[in-house]
Amino acid sequence: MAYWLFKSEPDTWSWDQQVAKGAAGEEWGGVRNYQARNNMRAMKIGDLGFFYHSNVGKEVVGIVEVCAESAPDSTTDDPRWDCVHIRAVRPLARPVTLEDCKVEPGLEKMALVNNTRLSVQPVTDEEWRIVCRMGGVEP
DNA sequence: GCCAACGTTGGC
DNA sequence: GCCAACGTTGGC
Repeated sequence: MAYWLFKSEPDTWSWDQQVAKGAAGEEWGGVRNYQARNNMRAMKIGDLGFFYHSNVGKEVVGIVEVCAESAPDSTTDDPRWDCVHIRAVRPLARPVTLEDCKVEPGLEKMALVNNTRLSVQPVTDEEWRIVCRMGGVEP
């Protein structure tokens, strides 16, 4: 079981919209970055991820689950790009902001802090536990 | 709205 | 294969 982090600008695709898709989930399409794509290719069904609002909020707001493994991205005909599907699992009791992560011991190496432009990131087991604790939810 | 960081493209 | 130009992301 691996952990991940998905970034989205809430003006484009928000947590509320993700929740509205329910258990069926939604294609995480539109990613045009090789590193992000490779991360999605490494995902398995049942992997969990944080849902992060970039630009507006700048905070982790919920937990999602991978519900379909990487497949061609329907938003393009370019065969280079594929993506997974994710579904909302539960919101954090308390959103965890980027600022919180920057000052939290143990999160210094988190991609969210160091590699701000990567839109789909791996999260370590330890980082997962820390952010869940900060967010007031069970890991 | 600005700009730094970074990724991609294309000329050579 | 190098690198300058350009476009995009995302924090501030």
